[in-house]
Amino acid sequence: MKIATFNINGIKARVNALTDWLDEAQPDVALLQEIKSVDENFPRELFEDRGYSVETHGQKSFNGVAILSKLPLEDVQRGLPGDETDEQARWIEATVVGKQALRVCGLYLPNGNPAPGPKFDYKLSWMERLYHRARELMQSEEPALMAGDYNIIPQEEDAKRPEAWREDALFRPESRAAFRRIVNLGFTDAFRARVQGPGHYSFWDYQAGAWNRNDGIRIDHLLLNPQAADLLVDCRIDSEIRGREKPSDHVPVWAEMDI
DNA sequence: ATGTCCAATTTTATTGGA
Repeated sequence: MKIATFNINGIKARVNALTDWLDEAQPDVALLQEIKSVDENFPRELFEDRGYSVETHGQKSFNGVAILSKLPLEDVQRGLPGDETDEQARWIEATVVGKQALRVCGLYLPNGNPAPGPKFDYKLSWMERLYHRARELMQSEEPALMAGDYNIIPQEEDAKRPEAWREDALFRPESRAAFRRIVNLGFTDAFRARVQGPGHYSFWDYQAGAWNRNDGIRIDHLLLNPQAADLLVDCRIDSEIRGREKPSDHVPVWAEMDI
């Protein structure tokens, strides 16, 4: 099973880029972030015509997450538990039913800039809630993964110019420590389990020719609990599509799972 | 500090978010 995460930066603007990539990469499951659409306006037929089940958790203008799956989805949950007053659509999870069940969680973690400030506080409190959900997935002992745009640069090797991100909410010590606290529960960063070394990025800013200079950062991650990590076969970044027409500023990251 | 892009409203121009 091939499972991918992709921050598309707006479904309306990314219909062609997304369908082209789906047709080529043929993921069984795609976790999408920043659909920037309410559920009613999401062009679900485009994906249903390609054999995908579609589950969305959208909102007007910003954020929004979705799951596309060629296998049946069960027990869909929308919204990250822990704060009933949080109205930002950043979390969706479901069970993918294959020969073995896999719980998949799609997330769009808050950017957090400017830091310090209320947006940074929201990022850290959201990560505290994520920690609690992650602990439950660890205790379940069933294969589970959390994938999406974490808006976290884990290490210096995950940025072309780490010094430029030193004060940024994506790289500040508090952000990275909150990320490590979750990983340290026992999750595997699927990409780093398969590929080592610098120069591997999943986001390049639209500005200042970042793509042409390969001035990127790795902020889209798949975290696997131990039962899911047992099934990991490969993990790659489809960086090439960043150079196409009307690209998202992110590219897909996918894992092949023996399931 | 920003050379870009996206969505929505203030709508053929501006603003917020990233």
